[in-house]
Amino acid sequence: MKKNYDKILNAAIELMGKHGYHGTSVQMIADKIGVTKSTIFHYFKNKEGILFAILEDYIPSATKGFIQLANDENINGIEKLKKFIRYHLNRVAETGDVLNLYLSESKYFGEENQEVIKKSQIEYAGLLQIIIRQIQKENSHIYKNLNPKILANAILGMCNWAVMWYDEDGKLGTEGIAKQFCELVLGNISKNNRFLKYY
Amino acid sequence: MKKNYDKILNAAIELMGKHGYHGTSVQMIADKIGVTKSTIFHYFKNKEGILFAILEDYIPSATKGFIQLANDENINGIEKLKKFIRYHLNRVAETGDVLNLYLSESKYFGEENQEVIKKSQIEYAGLLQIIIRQIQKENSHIYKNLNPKILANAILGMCNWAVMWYDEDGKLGTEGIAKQFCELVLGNISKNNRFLKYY
Amino acid sequence: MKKNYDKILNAAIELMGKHGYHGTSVQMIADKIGVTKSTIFHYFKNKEGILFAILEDYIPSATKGFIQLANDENINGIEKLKKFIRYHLNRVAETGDVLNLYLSESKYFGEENQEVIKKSQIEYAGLLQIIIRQIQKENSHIYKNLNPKILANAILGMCNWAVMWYDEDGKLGTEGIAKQFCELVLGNISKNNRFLKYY
Amino acid sequence: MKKNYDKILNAAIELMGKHGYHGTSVQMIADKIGVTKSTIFHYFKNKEGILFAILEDYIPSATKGFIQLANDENINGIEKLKKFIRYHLNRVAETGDVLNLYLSESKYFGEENQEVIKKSQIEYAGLLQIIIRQIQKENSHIYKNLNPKILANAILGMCNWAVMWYDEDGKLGTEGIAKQFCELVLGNISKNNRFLKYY
DNA sequence: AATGAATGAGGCTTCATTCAT
DNA sequence: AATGAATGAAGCCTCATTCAT
Repeated sequence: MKKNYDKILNAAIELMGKHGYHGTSVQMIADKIGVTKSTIFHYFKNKEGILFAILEDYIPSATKGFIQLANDENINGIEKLKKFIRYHLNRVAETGDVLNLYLSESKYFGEENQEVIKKSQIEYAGLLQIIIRQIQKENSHIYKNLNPKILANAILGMCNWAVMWYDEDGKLGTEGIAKQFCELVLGNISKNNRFLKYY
Repeated sequence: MKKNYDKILNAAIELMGKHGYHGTSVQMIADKIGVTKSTIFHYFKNKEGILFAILEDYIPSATKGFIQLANDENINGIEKLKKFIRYHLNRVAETGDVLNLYLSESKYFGEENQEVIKKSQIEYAGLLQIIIRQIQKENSHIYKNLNPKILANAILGMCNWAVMWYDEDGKLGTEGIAKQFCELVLGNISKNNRFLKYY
Repeated sequence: MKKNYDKILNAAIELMGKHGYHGTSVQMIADKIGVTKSTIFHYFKNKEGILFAILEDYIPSATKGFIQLANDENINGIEKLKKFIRYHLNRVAETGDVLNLYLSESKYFGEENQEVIKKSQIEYAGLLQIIIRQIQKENSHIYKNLNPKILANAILGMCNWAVMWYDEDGKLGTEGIAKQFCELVLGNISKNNRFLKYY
Repeated sequence: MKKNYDKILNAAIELMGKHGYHGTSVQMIADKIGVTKSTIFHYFKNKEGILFAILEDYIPSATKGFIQLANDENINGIEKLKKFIRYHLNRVAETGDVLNLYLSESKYFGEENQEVIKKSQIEYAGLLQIIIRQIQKENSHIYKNLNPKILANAILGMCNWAVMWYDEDGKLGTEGIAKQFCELVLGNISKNNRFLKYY
């Protein structure tokens, strides 16, 4: 069931990922899966509806695991941040196309849909802020006097940006990149635990 | 002279900044400055040509000051990085619209123009890599074993991303944000040099 | 039984009355009564079929009472005309929506259906002509030398036109309007017969 | 100049007159005059814009002469009414197509345009009411106790309706029909002037 | 009796672009 | 330098309708 519905979404992800939202016509999607335009409008109210469905599907899958992590009481903040970076970078690598749509094309949405997207972005960033605050609480000298909101945005930007340059075939996998990112934002802290002894 | 030419560019920057490249029709630009579409095509071969002219104008202005900085032999790497972050964030704040176009809409360019954009991006990132290498050389323990290319991308991403959330009316100006960014990626280093003594 | 059939017709009357035939899609009708488009085509061959069914239902109900009136040998022509005007105006007020469809949208019908409508219109006007002729016979000076066909059309137009301006909430009900119409076309005749004495 | 503009309007009048607004596609208009659809949208914002332009052109031409008549102080009311009927019926005969559009298709207009149409209709009917009031003033027994508004609508309806049945090739021209209408609504009054002597 | 899937045809509209002036 | 006319191509979307279930 809903076989065509899914086909449409998949084709749209691929095409819009490659050519952008505006670079992808409904016709192109229809052609790609061998149906008529009409079929697409049978399932979706709009061209915008297609993209929105993609993102609606994508958002919770992005947030789900992360909510758990942010609220897990058995992990310290630093570990959480490291996990977050690894986790997020993996998503960037795996679902870069969708992320790209999520980030750059949702500005063309109508008000209502745009609201949904913005809320989800704020929620996501909020979870990262929680982690950063935890770090600040647990380690009196780390990120001292720094604004969690800005830090969260900084780290998110760093990771999201990978969409622009990450090369699947590059030497470093996401793990490698994640490690480097962690060291960048956590200093040598992450190498050994000597840090924790001092403070 | 070239009065209309400039008017067109300015209108295009504003409109495309607000509505995106595809959300801005040639007609809209014409209306904004009170000429006809035809006039626009008198000055530009293409709609693409308008955007390209904007970016062509923007790119060197971005790189210019930075080349000097990267090659200035009288400043140490850490200071250079700090300056770069301040400098770049300022640009983001001031010319966010154009930056946005530069980053997200150039994918619709034809091959030739796209090449130009990509080259400029690589050049820009390259300059940042030079700085990072200088830091590594000057401070044996900072960014040790870290890949300059990845670090450069990380820092660029961090800054560019501000386009998405920077609020002109927010409490922190770009200076404030820059400081926080610096502390994030340079640790306590930036406050004083005690950091180096401990580790 | 035929529950849905009737629901469809009623919904169609209301919607088409409000938005016109072309302004009403099959989907709208389906939505209004909570079924699918398919259900509608289960009951009707065509969209045109829906409208035609409405009119087919409406026409005889309009003519029925009137045939009797026209042929009633116990009433004089003037009284008949007065009754007709009252009767017809009432219909206009009560079933204005359908009348509107009947009058203005049947032009979109296929030939066959259009024929049916036209015939009914001619029949209806014919009945009114009979009444007018009776008046002429009974009162040598009224409508003297006037063409019954044209008079019938004039009176019909006067009444049908009310569809365009009749206001349910207006002060004058249909009775009041009918009286005024009668005086207009029957002069003082209708009040008493003094008229005939003078001229 | 504006040659195509006029061609479009003329073609639209003819086509919409025959097939109705909805039965006439922009393509049909374009084909009829041998231009492309684009050309039509070069001159008109909308399909609605075409019809509106037609009516906008038609309305004043309808009201113009009539305003003069209504306010002419040298003609008595009865003569004015007779002139109006003749004048209006002529218009119906000559510009039936446009009148039809004016009357039945303007309901599909957007709010703004609809407003314009309604106002013009009210203005037109208002002029007729003025005449009727003049008649009432000048002849104490004619149309006594009758509501000018309703009378005006009645007469207008009678005339407008002719659009539905008037046959260019019929025996009676508009003059003939007008005469009959006048006798219908003015009784024998119009035949000779004895009437005026008595009252 | 009722539905969901799928479609074909066509409709309106936008838009960048060309060309003669 | 600037414009108005005209267009071709394409885009999104609507809609009535068919068919298998």
